[in-house]
Amino acid sequence: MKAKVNARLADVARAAGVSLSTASRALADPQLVHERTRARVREAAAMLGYLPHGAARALATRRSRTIGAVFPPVDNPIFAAATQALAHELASRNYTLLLATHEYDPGAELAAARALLERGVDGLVLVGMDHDPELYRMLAQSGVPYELAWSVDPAGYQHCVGVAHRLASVRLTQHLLDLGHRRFAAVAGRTARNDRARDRLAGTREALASHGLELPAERVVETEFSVGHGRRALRDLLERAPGFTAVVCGNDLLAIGALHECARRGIAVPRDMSVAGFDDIEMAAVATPALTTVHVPAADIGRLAAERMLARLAGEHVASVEELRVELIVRESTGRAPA
Amino acid sequence: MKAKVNARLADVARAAGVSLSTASRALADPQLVHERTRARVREAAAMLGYLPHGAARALATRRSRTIGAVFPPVDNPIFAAATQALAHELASRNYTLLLATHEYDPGAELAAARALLERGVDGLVLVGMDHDPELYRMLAQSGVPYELAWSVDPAGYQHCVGVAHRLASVRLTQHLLDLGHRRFAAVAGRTARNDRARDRLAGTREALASHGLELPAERVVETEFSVGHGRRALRDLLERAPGFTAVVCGNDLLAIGALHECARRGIAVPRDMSVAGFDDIEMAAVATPALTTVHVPAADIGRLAAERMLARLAGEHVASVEELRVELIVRESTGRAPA
DNA sequence: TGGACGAATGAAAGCGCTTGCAGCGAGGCT
DNA sequence: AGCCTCGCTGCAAGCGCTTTCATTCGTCCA
Repeated sequence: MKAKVNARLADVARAAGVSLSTASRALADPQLVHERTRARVREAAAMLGYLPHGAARALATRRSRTIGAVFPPVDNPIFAAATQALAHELASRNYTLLLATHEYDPGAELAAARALLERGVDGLVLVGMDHDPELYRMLAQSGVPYELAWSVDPAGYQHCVGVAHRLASVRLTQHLLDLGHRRFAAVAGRTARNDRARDRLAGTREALASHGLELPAERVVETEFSVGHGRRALRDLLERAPGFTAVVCGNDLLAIGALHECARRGIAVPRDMSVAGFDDIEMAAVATPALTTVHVPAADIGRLAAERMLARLAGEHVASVEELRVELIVRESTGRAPA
Repeated sequence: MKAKVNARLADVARAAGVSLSTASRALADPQLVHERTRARVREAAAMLGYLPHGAARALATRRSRTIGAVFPPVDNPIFAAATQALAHELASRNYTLLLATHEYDPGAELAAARALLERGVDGLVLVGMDHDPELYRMLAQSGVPYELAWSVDPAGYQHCVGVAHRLASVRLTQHLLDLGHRRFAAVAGRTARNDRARDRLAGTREALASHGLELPAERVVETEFSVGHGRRALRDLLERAPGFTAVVCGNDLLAIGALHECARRGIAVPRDMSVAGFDDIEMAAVATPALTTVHVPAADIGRLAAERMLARLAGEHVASVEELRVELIVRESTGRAPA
């Protein structure tokens, strides 16, 4: 099957017996041409199976109708949900999503962002605030608008749509304190290049501090966000520094892993141990026991990132920071501290 | 902050004191220019923070280094895993993923595919074999190579990378038959425009038929792929036509929902009821009880779709159909039929 | 009836890059 | 010494579209 070259606009114009410019206008800005002509052009286009050539259009208009997103691995359910919402919202406005992912590796993130910028995205969605300074430089120079999702900039300087992780974490930890827990452990995500993970851990520390408690180093592990890592982390904690009654996890995946490890060891949750997650992924509600967590509206974040971006591209004014409400979801995995 | 216009290749050329063509070659095909010149061009490009203009390049080369994927909602973990693998693999070869999703709606899929084609993707990845004939027409006319992921074309006509859903489903159902089950129910996905869902259900029917059994209409429900729908489906089945001892679910999300509904009703799994899923998502292993399912290597499918596509673009020969092994994973949610 | 105006169309100049072709020395060969 | 070859570079023609500006023609009003 030979790849026959696609019809160009010039072919459509010829078939319709009009000039190139008229054909272009007939398709792009219909009220500029006479209805009769417009119909002829439409017909010719349909007959030839004409598909506009996006690169040529982008070159001429300096718009690609394409938005880029540089995300952490989208097999994490929260990023999957956000990606889905983002793509869906963009598609409904006739924009398309250019997706790049990175494994929390700043070098890879920079490279991915550069690749998207080179592809001519009209806007860029990034996750969180921690980025390579070179990335910020590149963004500034390119002049491409960007949204930082998930976090909120306390300084209000960056365009963000996200939640207050630290505060939410304070509230969650407070819930455990209220239940009488005093000896805590934490299974955190990697905090190095991740402001969300850092803020969540900081929130826990802050809540504890306000009760004169602290999180000893041997009761904290930082690890990758996955069920398997959560399980392993809890095992390590239990071997290294047992005696805690509550585990605060960096997200629900880690918490579900922790739950599973408890089950394997016959530790009854929440009787012997309370476990808390973060994010409220779909599986949190059906875990056994159902997971106490903080609801983060991941899909809303994705949708709003798209909406805000498109509004900005349309020249509308958009508040630089949009903070979404989070909610403490108390289920069955947390309970009174054992006596 | 005024969006200063980015440096063009002409600016780089001027700064380096060479012609446009030399600058172009220095960056694209370094061995064509003298080392000294190349260094000057590189330096000038770096100094100006030059970012190539993808649309212009695409226009000139008829290549966008962009692959499109039209996926069902990527908040389904298997599509998330595949998307992740796909994006990752593409990025490693300096390609980028243009992602569009649709809610199992053929019209939306067609529109999404058209949008990607207009954006000039070099290749397209679709899911399954059931597509609007108009889509196939468009693909043929555009000459853009495409891969159908998840399914395998028995006719070997289409380029596919996937698994044999029907056979896997036969095997899974056989496992339940071996455990002595004779009264079955099925919570299937929507089969209308979904050959995978259809094949899975057909496989169950086939296995039953080989034992002279069948799946009465009132013991089958078709629904959306989600935990909530799985729960509701099982409830409906239980109310409409109780008495079955095994439920075969269209995927793990549905199965986990079914599991949850059983737990709520105090139906002991697997003592009173066996539940089987499909896909082997991460959560299947940590569900309570752990889910018996069929392992589908979703990430491999994504990765291979990318590899195959890039190989084809490079002119290499690629077997038209690549069938991946599936594996029956027996865990705790299936057991001997109650007496 | 003439002039002004507006609607509809066309001609042509880019958008920023790649690439075929040609030019130009320098060096090797006969 | 003359010719050819070869490595390097530059010129210029597109790639397929949008958009400005000019042109034409019909209409309306004075």
